[in-house]
Amino acid sequence: MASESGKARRKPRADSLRNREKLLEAAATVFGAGGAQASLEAVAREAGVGIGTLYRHFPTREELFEAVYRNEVDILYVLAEELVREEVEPVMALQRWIHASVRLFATKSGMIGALQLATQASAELKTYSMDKMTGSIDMLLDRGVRAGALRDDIGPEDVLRALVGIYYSQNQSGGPTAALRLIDVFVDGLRKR
Amino acid sequence: MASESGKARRKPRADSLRNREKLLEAAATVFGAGGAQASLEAVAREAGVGIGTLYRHFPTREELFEAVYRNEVDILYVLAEELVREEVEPVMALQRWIHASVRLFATKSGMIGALQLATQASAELKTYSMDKMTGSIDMLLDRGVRAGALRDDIGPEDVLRALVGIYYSQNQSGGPTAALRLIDVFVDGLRKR
DNA sequence: GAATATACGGAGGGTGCCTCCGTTTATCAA
DNA sequence: TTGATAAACGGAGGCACCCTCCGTATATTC
Repeated sequence: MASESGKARRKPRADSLRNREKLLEAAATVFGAGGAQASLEAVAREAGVGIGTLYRHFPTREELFEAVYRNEVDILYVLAEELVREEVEPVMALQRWIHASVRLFATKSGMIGALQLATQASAELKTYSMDKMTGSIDMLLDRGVRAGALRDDIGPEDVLRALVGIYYSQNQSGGPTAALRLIDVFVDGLRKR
Repeated sequence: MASESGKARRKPRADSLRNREKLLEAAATVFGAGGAQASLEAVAREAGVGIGTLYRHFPTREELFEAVYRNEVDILYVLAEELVREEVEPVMALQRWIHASVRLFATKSGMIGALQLATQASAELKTYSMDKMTGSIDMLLDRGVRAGALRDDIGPEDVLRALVGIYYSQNQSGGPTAALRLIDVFVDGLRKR
């Protein structure tokens, strides 16, 4: 099979890939700290690349947002895979994953507004993140059920819904610790009696 | 009684008052067209004053928003007084006032986001606008009731609530004309049978 | 008709946006 | 290896905006 439609071309340059990565990381940091309207030049500085490079990779602010968001979601997916591969005890694995996801999004609270805009803008992005998130949860949940540690009448969508609820509650009152405590209660409720 | 607390001072300069007025008007136009993050320099230009003058009158963007909002509310109040003074037929007066208020806020749709921020920021502003709006409506409603043209079991707060509902519906679908049609239906429902 | 408190305007220094293009570099083929 | 060259880099540059500061102008007051 051809590598791609049309003429097979050079493979992408390594530095380009590296810079893209650096930019995503920097953007997560900067937007997390400074909110969604933080300076793109600050992102480029943080990444240690020129502003031109940032614009070549992400022509608009929105595209950068989107990419960051996708990246976060991917990170969570990879984390789920790791937890499974390393055979962490199922309930603890689930708990850890949920903690990580709450923390990840909470840290970057400044991005939430932008994310909502982004997800409204692109249905594709919405389903992408939905799939990745439920996929991650499913992986962990399934393992717990098969091990007899978790109840089998709760689907990944349910867990995700609960998660989202906790994101929001967190934004309002009590701070991150309160949310994490709620998580623990919730996860405990998922145990098989 | 003393004119103000402490030492009685000069009366405010006429040019200052004029400029303040010009700025409010310009801000309403510019924010209405360009959204809440429109340039303050554009506002100053539109008003035909220096940028320094704008900042002297409204040290922050938020203060300008607030003032514009207060101004709009005041305008509606004055309109209500006029309609009463000019002895416009009660039901028509009410209808006209509501139309004007919908149009006023609809035109400045870009400001809505900012307004929500502003009203959340200051409880005082919220009660101020509440009072002025219900006051205006009360004036018109009362007249209609006394003339036997309007039912007497609907309070100004109810009308305001309906109004807000229509603001929102308008933002979503159908555009301003749809909203105005709903208004007519609503006002018609207020007639005494 | 001064005196003076007030207000005005806009230059100036800083930041951010985005584009453009000369320079550098990774990849590929010989 | 070693060019050749497609691809990517970086940052200067032009423009807009933010906000402050202060010399100049003017409305009030006596």
